[in-house]
Formats: sequence, structure tokens, C-alpha cells
Amino acid sequence: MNITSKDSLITSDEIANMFTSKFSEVDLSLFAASEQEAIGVEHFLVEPKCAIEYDEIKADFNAVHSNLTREAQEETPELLDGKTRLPTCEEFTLDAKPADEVTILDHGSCKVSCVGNVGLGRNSPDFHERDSAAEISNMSSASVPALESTRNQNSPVLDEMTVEELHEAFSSMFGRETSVTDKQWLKCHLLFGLHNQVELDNGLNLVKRGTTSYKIGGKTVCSSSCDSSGSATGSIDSVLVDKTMAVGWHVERKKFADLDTLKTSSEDSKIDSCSLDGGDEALVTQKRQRKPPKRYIEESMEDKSRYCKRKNGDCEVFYKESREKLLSVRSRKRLYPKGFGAAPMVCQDKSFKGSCIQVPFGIPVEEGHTETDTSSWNSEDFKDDRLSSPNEEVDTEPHSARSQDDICGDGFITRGNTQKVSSHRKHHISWTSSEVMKLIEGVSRCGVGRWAEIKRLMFSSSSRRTPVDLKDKWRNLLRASYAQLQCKRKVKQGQKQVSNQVPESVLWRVRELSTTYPYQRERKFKVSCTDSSNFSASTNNILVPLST
DNA sequence: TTTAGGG
DNA sequence: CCCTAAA
Repeated sequence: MNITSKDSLITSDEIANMFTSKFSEVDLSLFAASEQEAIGVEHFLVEPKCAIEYDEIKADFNAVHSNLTREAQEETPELLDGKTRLPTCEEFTLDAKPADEVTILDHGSCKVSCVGNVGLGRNSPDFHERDSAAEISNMSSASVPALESTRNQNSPVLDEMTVEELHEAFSSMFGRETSVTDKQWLKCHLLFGLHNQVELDNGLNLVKRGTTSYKIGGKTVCSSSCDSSGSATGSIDSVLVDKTMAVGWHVERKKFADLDTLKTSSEDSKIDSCSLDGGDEALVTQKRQRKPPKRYIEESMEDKSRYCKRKNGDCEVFYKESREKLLSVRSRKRLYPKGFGAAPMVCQDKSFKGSCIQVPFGIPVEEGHTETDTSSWNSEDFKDDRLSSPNEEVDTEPHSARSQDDICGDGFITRGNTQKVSSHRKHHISWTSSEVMKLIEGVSRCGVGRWAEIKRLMFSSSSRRTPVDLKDKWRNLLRASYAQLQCKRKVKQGQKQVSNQVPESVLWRVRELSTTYPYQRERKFKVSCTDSSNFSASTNNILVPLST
């Protein structure tokens, strides 16, 4: 299969078909194939790659705005330019992505993949709202009058700024100087930085602020109540914009966010699962309420400490540094557990040096709310998995990884000093969608219960998944798949699906396989796992209608 | 060692 | 994910 994500602009409906009605056909060609080919399947599931020019983003803002003419006309006539193009689907995919995906190329062309994250979960909840507000205010006074209008495509104020002023703004925003004199470059970074500020504060609003107004310098800018994730973004945006812009910007953002929810934004769904849905999600959360045994206690303490207050000075850390650190943490090796327990973990605590980074990109995972790899289905982690060497010494975790230890907290220091038992626990590694696919294929080949075999077959190169992990994941998938059924009845279609975590089609397949292979491996035909023809034949024959 | 299942 | 009883 030579299909790449770029080529295959396949809609989700089509994907669903592949896994459901057309499952048997697809199965022949896809799942009976070699692993490499099988992985290729995942291209079908991947959303169109979201890499666009920054100008495009700005254009989108305008475009969105123009759709809001009626609402925001009076407030921000100046924002309404000629651009009326509706943002494309790909462009809105942006919002599902963590901002650390952003890559800033040199000089002018800001190639951005997935900025615009209106999502809320990724922001650190422990950031002092007051401090942040103050900080931002300070920043504004010093340099950011210009930044207010950065969302405007033409960035007129930025354009007017001298290099010195840009420098000042830069250092104010990122806490360090830059020697770059290229105005484009500076503008680019400032735009990005401003954007991140906004993101960062969005999280605050959701977590700590349910209120409706915000005071800056005596002025009170309005924002709607946090009745939705979208509107939650409003309040602090307002901090950054001046009075005249406030409303329009807010509306913009709100609209943006609302649209975003149409995509299966992982963050949104994550939030929702915390707050909105009590039904099926309870299944997930309830499990976490048990008392952690033994070693867990210590580690959960660490986890908690991640939510402690951080020095707001950390905000100054440049995003690039943040990302580097994230990567360095993630890249630590994990040995395959031999016999009992996991191998000792090497934590590279030094990279954090006590002061933790403000990570506007990572999602502060509320422990327990990520049963499955939520957003990976919207992201490009397929690519990550493919890119990883077969040998896979390093984690193939997508950068958007939500593993908890990616979010550094002060707990890291503690852990560093007491190099004790804490290292035993295998840190949560989000299952990537490709891993799930591999698991499913493995089950379809070998049957449920033969985890060791599946591990050998499908995950031989992956040192981080043990047969037990596979088993656990399968159990979770099953749970999710059935929970989804119930969820479907309750939730109307217009609503966001809480179980966006795994595509419906995939869950269907899970159910299918679960009926195909009742949990005791009573595989009627002892199919040799390598014989694809046998496999497919048997698979087709066994397909059992769902008994709901 | 591997599985199954509870936590 | 972890832990452990059974197989």
C-alpha cells in the first residue's frame, strides 16, 4: 500500500465503512498482510495532516470572524476584511493539536502544524491565575500593545514596530534576549508566544474560573460564562486584547472553539468526560477511586505534587526548550520487565533542574481520565510510529504524548533525591492508535488471550508493551466498545461523543472480535497465524452479528 | 512463564 | 498500570 496520509483524504465515514460493513473485504487486504502493510492502514485513520502556513491561520481567524459579522460587526469592523473563506477541515484540525507541534522555521515563513489549540486540558491548572494575569498585564504594558493585534493577518502594529521594540517584546515574552534582527522572525515568534499565552490562560479559565468578567487595569472586559469549553476561552483572551478588540476577539475564539468541538478534539472530550458525562465515564473514573496499593501511594503523591503551584517565572521558558526537555524525558530507555516488575527507570531529573517548565503544550493529565489514547486518533501519531526504528529503543511516543511524566512538576525533585522505589512503576504510556491497531490485528490473528503470542507477533519490536499490557488494553477496549453502545443511546447525535477516544469503527471491530473469540480461546480452527488465507477465511466465516 | 482477573 | 493466584 502506497497510501500516505497526504494522498488519502478519506472521510471518517469511509473509515467507518472499512471497519464495519466492508470489514471483511478490507480485512483480507489489510490485516492479513504483513505488519508493515498493516500499519499502513492507519493512514486511513489519520486526519489530514495539518501543516499550514501561518498566514493561513490568520486568514482563518478572519474567515471565522467574517462568519460572525452579525454578532460582532459593531465591535470590530476593522477585522472584517475581504476574506470570507471558510476554514477548511484540515485547518481546524489545528485545534486538536498541542502547541508543541509547532515548528517555527526561520525567517518569515512560520510553518505551523496545529497551532490554535483552543483545547483546555493541556494547560497547567496550577498556574496562578492572578499571577498570570499580572504577568500578562506587565507584559502588555511593556511591549504587547502590539501583540494585541497579532491575530490580525496584517499585524499592522507589529509591522510598525522597530526591531528594538520587537526585541523588547520578545524578551518580555520569552524572558530572554534574542540577537535575531529579522523582523519577520521576531514577529513570528511573538505571534506564537502570544498565542501560547492565550492557550495557557485558557486552561486557567476552565479549571479555576467559571466566572464572566475580567479586570484589567480598571477595565472590565466581558466574557461569557464558561458554559462550554469554547466560551471558556474567552475571558483571558480579553486580557490580551484591548477594549475595542475584546468582544470581537472573544467571539472569534468562541466560534473557533465551537467549530473545533465538531472535530473530535481530544482535549474537549477529555474535559467533557470529567464534567459532563456521568454515565459511561463513570466506569472509567470509578476505577481510579480505589485506594492505591503499596508503591502507588508514593507515586500518586508525586502526581499530586505536579499540581502544586509553580513559580510563574517559569512562564518565561521558551517553548523550544520546553520541547527539548520533554523529549529528553521521553527518550529515556525503558527495559522490558524481566520476570517481576519493571526495570528501574532512569529519570533524567537534571534536565529539569528544579524549576519546572511551563508547558502550555502538554496536557496536565488528570490522573485517571485517560483510559485510552484519546486524541491520538486525531493526531499524527501514526506517523510517529512508522518513523520509529523497528528496533525501537526509544519510545515511539508521539510528541503529543500525554504520559504523565511528561508534565514536570516539583515532584520531580523529590523523586530525584529519593531515588527509591518510585522508579518501579512503569509510567503510563499512552497507547497510540497504531498500537491499538496492532493489538486488534493481533487479536484477530491469534485470538483473545494469547497475549504472549500477540506480543511476539505484533509487538516484538516494542519493548514497552508486555503481554499483560496487551491484555489490559484489550480489556479496556472492550469496555470502551460496550460503553459506547450505551452511550450512543443516551447521547444524541448533535452532542459530542464522549467516547471519541477510539473511533467507533475500531470499537466495532473490537466487539466483533470479542464475539469471534470468546474469551476462552476456543478457536475452532487452529489457524496458523502466518497463513493469511486460512485466517481470512475463518475470519469471514465466523463473523457473528452483534448481539448488542 | 503465561493468563486471568482484581485493584 | 500493578499485583497475584493459577495454570
